[in-house]
Amino acid sequence: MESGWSWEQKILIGELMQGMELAKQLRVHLNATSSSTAETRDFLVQRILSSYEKALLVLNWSGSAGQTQPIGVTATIPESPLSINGSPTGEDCDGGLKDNHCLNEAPKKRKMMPRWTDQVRVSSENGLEGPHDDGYSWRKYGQKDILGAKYPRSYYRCTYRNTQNCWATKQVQRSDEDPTLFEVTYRGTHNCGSEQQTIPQPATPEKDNNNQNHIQQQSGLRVNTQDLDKKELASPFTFASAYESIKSGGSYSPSFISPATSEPNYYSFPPFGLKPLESDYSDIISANTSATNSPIVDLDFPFDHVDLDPSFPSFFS
DNA sequence: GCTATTTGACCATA
DNA sequence: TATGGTCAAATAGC
Repeated sequence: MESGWSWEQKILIGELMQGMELAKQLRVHLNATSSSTAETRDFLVQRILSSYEKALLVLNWSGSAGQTQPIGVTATIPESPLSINGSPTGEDCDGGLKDNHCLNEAPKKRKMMPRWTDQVRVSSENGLEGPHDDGYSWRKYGQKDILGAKYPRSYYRCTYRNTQNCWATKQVQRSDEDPTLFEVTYRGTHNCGSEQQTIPQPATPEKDNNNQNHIQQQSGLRVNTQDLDKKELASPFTFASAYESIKSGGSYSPSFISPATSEPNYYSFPPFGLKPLESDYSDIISANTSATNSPIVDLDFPFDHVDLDPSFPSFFS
């Protein structure tokens, strides 16, 4: 599996380089005395740790590459890079345990699903709470009290599950320690392209204070991710947002791009060896960077420094 | 009437 | 057997 290893190499290199760059930034921030950078420092530390953790996990996973079973991994990385390519054994059957066309795959379907977790911090200073809009249209189908968890876990599936056979799902769990922190676990990948269709739906916050999937960050809601490593891809949604922002004369602050390298990492970082499906990217990225005015730390840099690949639009079209 | 959410029940998994 | 995940009927909102 040569191409697979190539992806791993890219991920590894990217993660390690990013860790180094983040460390450099951290050093700069450590020299700063302003208390306003405390959050930034903390964020950088988290990202550095996340980058190296991911690199290690990639190494670990590469040892298992070629196997048909997903490795036993933590919840922060996808469980099965091997089943994500829209194959019939992948998300197409996820959740469809009772669907006839999926019964043959039923026993291992859940484990075969690619899965990864975002941690999204949302401050409620504007009276809004709940997780971000990740660019997709989700429909809540369940809520469950989880043992040992203070807050219930909410279950969402793609709105277009029936119409477009899109089996992507996500779970939203509010952190016990930090109620402003939401852990969003994604399963499966979108094949509905709904991120293009449903982005700015008005929020209905009164319906579900724990989980609002259509809160618009543009309205001033601050969203920081604690786990950007998995989102350091150029998602269609993100780039589209950035592009629109640039077009409108603004700048863009894509935290997923190393400011030192000034290179968009849209060539790499599929979630751990995942084929770079556009749905994967948007699923991951949009979890934190769907806003064009993302306030994430001090990684701002003019987006016009980024050489957008001329083929970029077709990248996700 | 249509669509989304809530919630109890059922099923799968460890 | 306990727990998590999903289903589907009931309900609410537009």
